[in-house]
Amino acid sequence: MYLCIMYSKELLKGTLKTIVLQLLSDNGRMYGYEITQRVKELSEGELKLTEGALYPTLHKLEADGFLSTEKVKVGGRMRKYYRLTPVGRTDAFRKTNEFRSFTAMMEKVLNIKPRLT
Amino acid sequence: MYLCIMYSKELLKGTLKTIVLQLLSDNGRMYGYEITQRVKELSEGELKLTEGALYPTLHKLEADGFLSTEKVKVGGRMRKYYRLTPVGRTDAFRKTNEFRSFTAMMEKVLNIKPRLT
DNA sequence: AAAGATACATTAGAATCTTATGTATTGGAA
DNA sequence: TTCCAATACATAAGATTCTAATGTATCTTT
Repeated sequence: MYLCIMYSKELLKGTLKTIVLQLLSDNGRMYGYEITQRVKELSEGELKLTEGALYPTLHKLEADGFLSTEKVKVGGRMRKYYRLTPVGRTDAFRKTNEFRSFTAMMEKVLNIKPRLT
Repeated sequence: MYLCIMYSKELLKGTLKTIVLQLLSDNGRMYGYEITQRVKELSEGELKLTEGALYPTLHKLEADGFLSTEKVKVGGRMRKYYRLTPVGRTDAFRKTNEFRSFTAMMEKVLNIKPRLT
């Protein structure tokens, strides 16, 4: 899925769709390369998406009706912009909420206390 | 990996080893079936391990030197108890810490605020 | 006597990722 | 001016990790 500097890669499995959908929810429209850079930036260099994971995921989300695309030529290079469809927006919300519930459940199972930040 | 009632199964990928090691860290020794029941109990019914995921994982953790085993006959039924090796104990600690770091990183990427519980 | 719970295990197939490879343009440094 | 890094897309073989199905056997409850 991604190259991750500090963490066990195993833990990251299954989170890529959630990340992509939430980023698009926050930013309106983004293209693939931009997503890889934004993730690196937000995670402070800890998480680096690989293209081999990202592009197939974007294609699948589009095929499933969660994303719409728009090709734009910038300079001499093509960019393929992705944007949430209404269904995709609903799913972004759902997946992010599920992630919160998931961590809460894991805290119960792992017997670790929620942080007091 | 598991049957999970409420959450997207994708999110759970990669967490099974962490769960198993942490449970053994908390409980000394446990057998496979007991682990499935304890997880169901701790997660309040939200997470149910499947045998097809659990047993291969236990075998792999043993092969990797993280767990030692002990067979005990109780009634007419065999139980195979698992216990952390010193290396396994270190890894349990490491994996649980990594899980915390992982959720912290995901919160940054998903732009969600830590809870104030 | 049958069904559900306890207790182990394996396997085919699906999903998801890693690693490697490929194409092409732009911009900056040597 | 030439070459390398960055930008920007994409695919594909193989590995890993799970799900769902199946199998064996004992104990307990109805």
